[in-house]
Amino acid sequence: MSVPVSTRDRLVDTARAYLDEEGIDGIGLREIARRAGLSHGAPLRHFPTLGRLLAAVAAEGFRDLYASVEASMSAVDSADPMARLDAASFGYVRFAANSPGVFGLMFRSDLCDTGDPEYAIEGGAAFGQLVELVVDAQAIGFHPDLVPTELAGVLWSTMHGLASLHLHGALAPTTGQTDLDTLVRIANRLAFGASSTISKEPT
Amino acid sequence: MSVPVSTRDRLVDTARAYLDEEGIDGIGLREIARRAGLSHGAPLRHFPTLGRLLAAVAAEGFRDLYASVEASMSAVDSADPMARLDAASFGYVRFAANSPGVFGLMFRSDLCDTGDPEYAIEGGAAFGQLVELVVDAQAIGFHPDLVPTELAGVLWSTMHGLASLHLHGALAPTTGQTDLDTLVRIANRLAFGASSTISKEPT
DNA sequence: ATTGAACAGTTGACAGTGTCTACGTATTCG
DNA sequence: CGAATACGTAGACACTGTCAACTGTTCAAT
Repeated sequence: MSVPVSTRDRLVDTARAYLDEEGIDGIGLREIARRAGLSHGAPLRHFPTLGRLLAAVAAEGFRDLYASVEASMSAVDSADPMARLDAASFGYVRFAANSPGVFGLMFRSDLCDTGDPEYAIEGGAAFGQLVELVVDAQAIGFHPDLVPTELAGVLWSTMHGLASLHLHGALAPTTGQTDLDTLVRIANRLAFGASSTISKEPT
Repeated sequence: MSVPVSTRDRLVDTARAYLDEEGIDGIGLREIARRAGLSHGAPLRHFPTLGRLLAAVAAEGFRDLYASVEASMSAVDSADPMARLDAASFGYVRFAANSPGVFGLMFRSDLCDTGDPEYAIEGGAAFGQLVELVVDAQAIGFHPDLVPTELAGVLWSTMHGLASLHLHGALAPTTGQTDLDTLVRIANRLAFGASSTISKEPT
């Protein structure tokens, strides 16, 4: 937000920009330093290791994911839990589709240092957002007998699998030219018979 | 299967053994060569690149995945498509849980050279196995209006997401001590109201 | 005002990587 | 029998993450 960001923040932004432009493949400490106009050892003055730098990027990714889901839900009736759950699904996969680099990074425990507290906190917050939605849905009769976190885990898995396989390219060739939104609609119809009013293009 | 395997096969086996023992993290050309008792350049006589070697390992992984699903299905009534679909789900996630290294590798396009024909063929075969199951299910009234490959893609995504997030460790802390089978049961109940006779430990 | 410690950045080294090339050997085939 | 081809080795190259030493700057305390 602010203009004269610290070097630390600029490193995170640079890494994120790299992910958006080039994908996750060639990312590295020296490459980030190069793009930030610093010497190859400079990042280590702000992060003890590459893994921690990437964990910071991933944590920011979780915040953006949270925001993407929130934005998607703001388009539907806030008093309708099922509509919100449906909208949240689109927010999730759209974040993944729009930011494949960071999304891919967020679940790469070999790259991110998952011991980073910020990483754990932001990841937990994103999941917490979903659990709240699930609790609201259960309150109006959606599988009220299930453990909320377990039900949330299953719904999360579906969207996560859809996003992951789509980015992997596994879905496109096998299911033809099917776009991701269609698959999300099908998934939600299976899970809770959603009619999916969402089909236009926010966030 | 045969005893005096070729060096090429031994390299694949060595790589696979490494994945099973050490996970995906430290794998590399030189490490594989070391474990196989060869010089660091030897693998390149059989594979043009590390990516191709790993693609061969992944292709074998797809064959094993196929077999795991087949084995799981052999325990239920072969004339009941929904029971077979239910069983197939367990075969999928159990393969992932039992072989986290290869499973992780199979969907890492930055490591596997996805241009390898064998990789594409075996991956396609595994998906084809699922599509057949879906077609059978649709024939007895399970969402017969949907495109088979799309429905299959969604069902696949759910199990893939479950397996991926479980291996990532994202499911364990958030959903407490819930084991993977429980989540699969919940997922299948959402998708097709399965009663899941499967709960014991095959494959 | 001066000292001294903390900070931030550079630079060079180290061990490790994937890949390439040149070299040797051995087997096989014309 | 000679030659070609396959296989394995060894060295080099460019690259990586990380560490240690060095330089300059800032800033608080004496």
